[in-house]
Amino acid sequence: MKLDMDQFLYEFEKNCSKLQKKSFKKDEIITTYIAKRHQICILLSGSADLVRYDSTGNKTIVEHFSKNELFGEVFYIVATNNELFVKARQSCEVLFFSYDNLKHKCKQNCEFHQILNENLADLILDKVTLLNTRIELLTKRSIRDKILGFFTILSTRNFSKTFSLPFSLTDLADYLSIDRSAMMRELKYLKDEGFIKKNGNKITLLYK
Amino acid sequence: MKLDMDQFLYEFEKNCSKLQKKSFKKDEIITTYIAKRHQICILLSGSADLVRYDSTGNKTIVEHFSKNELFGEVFYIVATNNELFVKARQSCEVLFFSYDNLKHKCKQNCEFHQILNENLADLILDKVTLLNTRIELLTKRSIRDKILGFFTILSTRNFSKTFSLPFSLTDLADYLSIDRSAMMRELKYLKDEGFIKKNGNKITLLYK
DNA sequence: TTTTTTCTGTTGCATAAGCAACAAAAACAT
DNA sequence: ATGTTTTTGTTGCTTATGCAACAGAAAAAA
Repeated sequence: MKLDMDQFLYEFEKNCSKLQKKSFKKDEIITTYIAKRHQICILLSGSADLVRYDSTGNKTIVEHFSKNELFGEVFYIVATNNELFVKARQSCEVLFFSYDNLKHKCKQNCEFHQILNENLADLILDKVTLLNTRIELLTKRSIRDKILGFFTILSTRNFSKTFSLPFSLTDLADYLSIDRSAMMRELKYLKDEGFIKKNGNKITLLYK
Repeated sequence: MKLDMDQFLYEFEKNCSKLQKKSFKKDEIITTYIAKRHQICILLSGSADLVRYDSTGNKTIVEHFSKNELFGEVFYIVATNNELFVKARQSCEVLFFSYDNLKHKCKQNCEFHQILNENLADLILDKVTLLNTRIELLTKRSIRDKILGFFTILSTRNFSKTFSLPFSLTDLADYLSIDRSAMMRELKYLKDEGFIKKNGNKITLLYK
């Protein structure tokens, strides 16, 4: 059975005390990735960013999360001494639980743990797909290839040569890990050379 | 219970007919990522590469796999029209099964499916960690930061300022998605400026 | 409304990093 | 042992891309 998150949550709220649901306002810290042993979070509504401060104090937005995405320390056991935390972009609702707990202790007790457990692999798989997609784009060697790779994916998903960007150009540059102004310049070249058309956040692919 | 892969396989080989185990010689194609609906593979021994040929015919090694790593079409539902396949680097043993099958059909039937199913989330989580690590490195903006980031991770894992590289410098450049000669140049600078020491594939960090 | 903040768009300049090409060393195969 | 392939190491040249700095548009807040 495929997990219907909304349905699940409705049932969960009435019955289960082990999982925690919390609300956050814009800019509040949802969780840090230090010493929260095997915590998993599901973003139920709103959006949030995974933010890193490295040893020199530079801030990076590592990931953006939106509805039904997973995050938490389990996913990010990277051996660096950076500060990592998740911060709300807008008002958020978040479901917290312990992965270890879910897997080993509460199995027999709670029906909702059961359902979640059964569907956890699916949820994580979605995440793997997102990560693989990003790696596919990041490994492209030029800004042009990164942009076109991203546009191709959006176009295919939309069954259309025309689509709108899911986030701002500033965020896109960040997602592709390139300089924003360099990206804007490349976008201009792509327009001038007739590869794409763009007005507002609507893009149309003109090739192939 | 944590999955002991070797123990599991020993039992599996005697008892279960649903999962398939196959052997491959160097350079043989293990699987393609087209129309193998929801296939998962576990590499039991040897090593293999995920190879991509894009529309212009360029070859890229997308991922390297080694013992106990997962791969397969489930993980890589990216909307591009590239050819993707996994090729043995050396002699390999690979376990094949269908994710859908595992989750929905064989649950009650086979004890070994059970065990595998219970531990699948863990195995996938390991993969998520690997992917996150790679993204962390790929998003760094300079070759220097990528190299030092990678070295820091190895150093931390090894509990030592000295460690050996897990693969060749050629492969490292590929993993970090940078030009090999540019990487060699940067390594030289790092040596000259006293950040690292290097002989053979042994690296020592000299800072902090 | 007005003010403030964020996002978009553009450009000049400097340089990091890609590319090409080669030779020596090491690893592998015959 | 000898040839073959892969890896390492290096360097000159070129350019793609990062950086800084700015102004106008759009969005958010007051």
